[in-house]
Amino acid sequence: MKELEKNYNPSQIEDKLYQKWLDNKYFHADARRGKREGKKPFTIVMPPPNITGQLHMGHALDNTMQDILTRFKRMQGYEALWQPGTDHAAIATEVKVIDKLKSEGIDKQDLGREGFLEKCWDWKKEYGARIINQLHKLGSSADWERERFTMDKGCSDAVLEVFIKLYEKGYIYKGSRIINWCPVCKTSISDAEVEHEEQNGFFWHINYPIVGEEGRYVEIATTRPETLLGDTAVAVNPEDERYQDLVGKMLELPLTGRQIPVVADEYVDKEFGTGCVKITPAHDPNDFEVGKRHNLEEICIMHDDATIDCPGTPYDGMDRYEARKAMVEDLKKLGLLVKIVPHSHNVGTHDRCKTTVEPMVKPQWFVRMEEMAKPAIEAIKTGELKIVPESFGKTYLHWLEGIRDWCISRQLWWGHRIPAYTCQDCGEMLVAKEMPGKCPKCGGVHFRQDEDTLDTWFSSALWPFSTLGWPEKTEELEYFYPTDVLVTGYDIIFFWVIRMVFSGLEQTGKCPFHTVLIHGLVRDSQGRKMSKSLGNGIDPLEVIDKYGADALRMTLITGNAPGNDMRFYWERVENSRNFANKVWNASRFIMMNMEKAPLEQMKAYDLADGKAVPLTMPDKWILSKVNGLAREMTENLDKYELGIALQKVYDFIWEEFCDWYIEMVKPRLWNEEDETRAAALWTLKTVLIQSLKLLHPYMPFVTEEIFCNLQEEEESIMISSWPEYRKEWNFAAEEQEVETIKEAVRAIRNVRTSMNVPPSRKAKVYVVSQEEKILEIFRHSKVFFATLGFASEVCIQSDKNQIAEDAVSAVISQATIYMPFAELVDIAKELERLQKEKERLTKELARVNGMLSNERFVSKAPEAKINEEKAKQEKYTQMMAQVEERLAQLQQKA
RNA sequence: GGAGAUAUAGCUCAGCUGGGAGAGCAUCUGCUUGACGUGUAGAGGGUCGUAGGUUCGAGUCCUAUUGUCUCCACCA
Repeated sequence: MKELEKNYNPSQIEDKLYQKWLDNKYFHADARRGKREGKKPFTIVMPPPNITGQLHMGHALDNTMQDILTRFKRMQGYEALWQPGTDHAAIATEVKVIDKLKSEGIDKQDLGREGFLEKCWDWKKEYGARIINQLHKLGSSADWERERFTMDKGCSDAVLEVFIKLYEKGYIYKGSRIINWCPVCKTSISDAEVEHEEQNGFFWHINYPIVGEEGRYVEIATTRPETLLGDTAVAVNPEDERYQDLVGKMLELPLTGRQIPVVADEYVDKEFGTGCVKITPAHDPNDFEVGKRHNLEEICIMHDDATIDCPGTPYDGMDRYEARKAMVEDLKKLGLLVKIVPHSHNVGTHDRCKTTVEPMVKPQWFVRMEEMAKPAIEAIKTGELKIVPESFGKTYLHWLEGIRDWCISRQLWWGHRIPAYTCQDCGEMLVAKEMPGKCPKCGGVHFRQDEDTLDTWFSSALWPFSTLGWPEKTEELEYFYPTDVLVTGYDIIFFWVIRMVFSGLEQTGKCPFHTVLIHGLVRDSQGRKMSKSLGNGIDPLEVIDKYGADALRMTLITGNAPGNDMRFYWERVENSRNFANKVWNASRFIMMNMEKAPLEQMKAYDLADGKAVPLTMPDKWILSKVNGLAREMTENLDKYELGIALQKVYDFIWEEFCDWYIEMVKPRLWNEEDETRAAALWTLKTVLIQSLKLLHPYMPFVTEEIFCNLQEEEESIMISSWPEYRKEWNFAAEEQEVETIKEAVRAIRNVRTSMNVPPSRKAKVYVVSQEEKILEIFRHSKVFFATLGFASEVCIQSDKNQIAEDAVSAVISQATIYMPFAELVDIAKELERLQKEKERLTKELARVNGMLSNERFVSKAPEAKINEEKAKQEKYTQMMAQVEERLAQLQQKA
């Protein structure tokens, strides 16, 4: 046993231990081994971080939670698999690579598809590894041997398989529909990727002249005047009396010379704006629907980069906002601009680049959602899928019930290319795993593959089973699937969780996990989102560097309930670091004392396993406490209450174990003659080991380091067994007795503090009680009062013989404690203190008496509660009598 | 426009199925006791947003109301 450093120094230890775990393959889960040994599987799939990403606080929280659950289950004897990997992050990566190329003066188009993809793979190689290394720093016990990538062979095969199955089932189709277009990324994006943002804009009121009725106009209001170029109608509500006569008439569309009809459509709100709506089917989702109903032409007026595409007009080639300005000017000149009204409205922006999305009609691939959404809705309703906290189930349902078809094609190169091939001879389209040899329709042999790739989330939706080998029937899939818990932030429910659920149900017939554990965002100390633009992000690696991974992990978990956001404070990291140091020092203390321990005796105790060990009252008490703690922590971890479980082990170690038990035990350790010394050492070591194990999932490094220095039987705490509740360690009576001792000690300390007695001044302590049982407890406990209560001597008696009249006193349940402080005593002060105590007791008694004399309470409350109150009544009555007696005595003297 | 969350000590937050209000930090006062000052012993500080209701009993359940936050939504 080596002596530990005075302070815990994580940086020297963490990398070394992590390497040891890797070398010993402790993180590796094996289906065969699990089956052979009859173990139950426990599986978590890691939300794959983007290969563009750097570890941020969100990852740190997410992965800490997963690591805690995995380590807990592994110790419990499950074959625990934490399946890791990375995501190709189509748009994000493509943008990054393009930027990088630009800085080198290279254009994406010049490279060509193949060349560009090569650059993307280079990126993946470099940066995919970076984030994984950063996850190592956190202590993540994922099975890195199984690390996967959404574009590796297996995952790509799964994508192909699913695409083809869904296409054949009619769930995937290609169609020309209105989609969200990002003019910067130059790709379509799904509804989920559009963020709505309230912006201050204007309503431009414009007159459209009515054909054949000189001087008569229809006034429309628009927030996007430039789309006027694509108008193919103006709509009014069929019920609107104001415009009854207009329906069917033609209007002259300003600036274009085109004529467009007035149509009647329910979609128009009479109350809003002027009641007349310009209809631009190619550039507005509502107008698109209106256009379909009235058979209107769809005129696309924009290029992919959102510049105007209207050859022959002065606006051709202008940016959309430039064109807007120019057109408004021109309308003004024509006298057709009625007014401009400030108006705030929602603008859709691309969540990646924040560019204002342009709705466009384009041929795209879609997944039909109606049928697939149903089982996913059922899963949550029947409880097959649980979301923690439950309230997020509503968010989930609400979204699924209003779901629209999912646009899955992207005009990108980095991603899974859509497996659709068009015959160059007859135009027949085939969906197949590879390029077809011959066209079944015309016999042609020239095919061209669809240029588009799939939405990133199409492949991540398959993650829980594609990583386990699906569609092959692998042993892993059979054993580890469905997985158990999915841990993620609420911001990703729509993108990922829901899509995994319906994909899993559709492809495997099983919900991919039974529980979704949701966490919130880690915000800065002012409650703001951490973001690059604000520059308020805190780098987890910096925290690890300064305070250690354990401290970071603990900080992220303490006081955090599922689904709630939290704020990051450096002070809290400090507190976590202090706790690690506390555990370290408690261990250091124990190990220092064990060096001088009678080894044979300790070994004998170890064999007896606590059954026949001559333990003293406090030994039994702390053993009983740690036993109860094991049960409570297991319960809370099973409920995913990670924060509560951590709070419990923290309180136990710091307060019960360090501040009370260790202090109580010191006199026994210092006295080498003490026959209970070995029992104390055995208890210290045993309880420490139990505590370390319970703490290990949270603070893997410091617990491992101590564990390995403390004992020689086991090589690692992470593969040791999780403490289970044991009946033979339940000592209810001793727990009660120590509570009495603690009450007495606190009373003594209180009195001393209020009298400003320095610890150096020891005092004689008298304990007086009429209860033989109480006296007996104190007789066994004299030794504690020397250290805990600064006692020079403890006298236990059933009367007040020999006690100075002016001794200071404190009343506890069923006993009074006296300390003769002679010259220090101030009777007036003493009276004041007792008076205060009397007031407190009076209040308590009034409450208890009130309850017990309430006939309705007595008749309706559960018996246990009534008995509890009766016991309190007795206790307080008895204490009151003592206080009053003491008061009378002192008043007489004063 | 819908939906959800939240309101508890100066600050940040816990408080599970209703049974005498908790933690960390901050503040104040002690302590060079042989693990730890990254420590230790104590103290002060809360009408648990407001108003009703259910109950023997409500921070906890219900209703309304106010404030804050978030998500969803095609009002041009």
